[in-house]
Amino acid sequence: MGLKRGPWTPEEDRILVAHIERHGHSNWRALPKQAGLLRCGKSCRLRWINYLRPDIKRGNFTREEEDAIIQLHHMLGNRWSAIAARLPGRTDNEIKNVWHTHLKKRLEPKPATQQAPNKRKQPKKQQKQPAVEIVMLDGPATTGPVSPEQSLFTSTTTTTSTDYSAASSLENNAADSFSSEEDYQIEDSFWSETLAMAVDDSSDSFGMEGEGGASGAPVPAANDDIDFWLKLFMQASSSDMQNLPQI
DNA sequence: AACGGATACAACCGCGGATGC
DNA sequence: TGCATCCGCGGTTGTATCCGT
Repeated sequence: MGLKRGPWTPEEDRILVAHIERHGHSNWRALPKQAGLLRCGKSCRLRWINYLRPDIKRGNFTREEEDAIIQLHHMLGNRWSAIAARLPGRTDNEIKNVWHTHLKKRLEPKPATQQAPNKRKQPKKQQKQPAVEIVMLDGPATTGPVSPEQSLFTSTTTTTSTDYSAASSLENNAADSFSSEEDYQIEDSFWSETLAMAVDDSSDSFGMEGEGGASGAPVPAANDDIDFWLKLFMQASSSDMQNLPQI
């Protein structure tokens, strides 16, 4: 089809950003043709959403964000877009990558033999920056303002950590008191007690006959309502989460 | 210095749902 | 109702880079 694939060039980034600033992205399929890009609409959409959007938060994840991902993944499973919706500035792709490269390993049980030390002591490289600096003419029109709900998990975030060394330092310090995977384990009683709280709440009427989430916990069968899980998590935060180590 | 394994992350692929005709 | 098209999501792959030997 004559379409280009592979890594995006700075020039392509510039063209895409300029076009979206001017015309928006109402039709991804037609966009590359209109913009004069030899890319498919899907590729343009992915590039914009995961890398070029002005409200993307670059830099490595803070400890708070990682903890939020762990909790949300526990509740939502591999629904990366739903998790990303709760972490403003983070994309589903980014969260997915972090999960597979960092967090999943952290939660995996230790083998009987002594775990091999992490060979890599320093981050592999500095975070790449977008090839073009994006200054939207009229604000982040594509995603809108961050709702209070969305900002839930970053309300306590103290660093934005574009400075890798500072973030690494923060992580190392936190890891000193929060390093073992046992710290992240949620006891079995967590779900029974937490779900009991949710059911007791007379204002809700969620069905609870789901067939189990990522950890075997029940999930809403039909509604699958994110708000349910948010509420559940908030309730849990005020009770069982107190048992988790303080950061 | 060269090599190979490990790691991180951008990008692609395929599928399913939503929508319009 | 059936079909075509588009979009978004999650899984997977490709590749650059780092690190130890």
